[in-house]
Amino acid sequence: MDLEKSPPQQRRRGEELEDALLEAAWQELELSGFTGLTFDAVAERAHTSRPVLYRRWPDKTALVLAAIRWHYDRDAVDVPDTGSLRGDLYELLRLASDRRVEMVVMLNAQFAGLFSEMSLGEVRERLVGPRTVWSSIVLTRAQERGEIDLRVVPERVQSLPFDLFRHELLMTLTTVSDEFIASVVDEIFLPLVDHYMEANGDLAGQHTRYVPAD
Amino acid sequence: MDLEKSPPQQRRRGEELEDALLEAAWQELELSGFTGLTFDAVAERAHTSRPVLYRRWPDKTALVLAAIRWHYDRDAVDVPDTGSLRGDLYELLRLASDRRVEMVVMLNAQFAGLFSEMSLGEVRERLVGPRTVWSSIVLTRAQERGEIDLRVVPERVQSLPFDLFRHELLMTLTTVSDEFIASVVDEIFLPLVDHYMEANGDLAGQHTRYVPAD
DNA sequence: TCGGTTAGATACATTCGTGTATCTAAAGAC
DNA sequence: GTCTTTAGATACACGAATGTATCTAACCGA
Repeated sequence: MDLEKSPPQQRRRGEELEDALLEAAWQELELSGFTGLTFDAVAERAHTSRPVLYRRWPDKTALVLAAIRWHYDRDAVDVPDTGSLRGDLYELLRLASDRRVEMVVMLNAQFAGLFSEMSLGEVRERLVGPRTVWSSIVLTRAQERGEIDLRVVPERVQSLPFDLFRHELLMTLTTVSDEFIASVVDEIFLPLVDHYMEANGDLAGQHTRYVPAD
Repeated sequence: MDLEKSPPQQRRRGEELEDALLEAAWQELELSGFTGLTFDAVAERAHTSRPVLYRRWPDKTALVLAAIRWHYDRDAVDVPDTGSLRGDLYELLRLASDRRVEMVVMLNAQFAGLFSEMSLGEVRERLVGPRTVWSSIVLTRAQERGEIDLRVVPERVQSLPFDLFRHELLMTLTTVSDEFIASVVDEIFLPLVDHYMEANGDLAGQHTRYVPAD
């Protein structure tokens, strides 16, 4: 046999090709990080050659930026709606744990110096943006149910679950455990919410019932 | 003038030389990060040549590891003792903000793939170790003063100030503001401490007096 | 003062990624 | 069916960094 692999003999064009290129670039990002990514590797993964890439993106940062934006654009999550703030947060954080690669890629790019090309604002936007949106949906629903009053709970407290989640992810670079999620929600976040609700004379202690009795 | 710079005509040896090399390596780490660091640049910064470096460290990761360990070994901080938990935390976090470069270097190295050479455990040790020690000194003192009972305050709460600090640093890569420190200590940490102290019937609300009246 | 060690300078081969140029043949428009 | 576009293959020049080899002279101990 000297026909090791039959040539596909089919050429992709337009959007189909471009999607394949960007998907390959994203996968390389996951695998090798920003610094490790090369045009060579991306081309090979996409079963094409470097010139095809260079015709579209002049250099690595342009390619990576395009790949990131492309990936985030098809990032649609339906935010869980379990009927309680606590349940929603549990689900949301588990969901974020499954999607942790995205965040690792962004953090990696951030450190590799992408932020010198991309505006620091945009990096931050991609980094915290989606999670902040998810979080605010959940919090708004909870407010409608009367579980929380966003006017009395400080912003830093509101963003706390995902801030701690992001930190944990950075420290371990692997799946975030259920134990961690439980601790953040029940030992830290909900007690604080109650603290601020009580201080305002509202619905005192409605969450603290979830704190493990020890 | 063709004597642009007079040759030092003095050769360093032993520890003096080695310190200069590692100091140069650390500075390059701060400046260019793990990926950007080159033997060339380190040699030039140390006013010597590459072979001098190669005689000691076979490759970049070895050099960087040595530089990190060397730097951390001379990392001595006297932990503030202001007489109150709140005061100590404020000082400690400001102090950590001044020393933020160290942490950025470690985070950078972590992402650049140093963790494949260094054990993940050691990375984490260097990353969170020193701050955890500082923090526990402050907490222990506070316990001796009766301000906190470390048996009733969950560990995740105890480590919260520096966890949030680390996260903030990662997100901004610049100085951590006093506003942030105040928010973490007064809006998040101390209320939680009070919450757990109250639940235990101890010294109720002794910290909450610090929460801004709004 | 002599002699072994090694700092520091210089040169070199090598490797790896970049970015461009050139050619062919497949895809799609008319 | 013809024509224009461009995917995909291949080759090349270039630069940057690596790691080694070689030489000299400064250093330090005996």
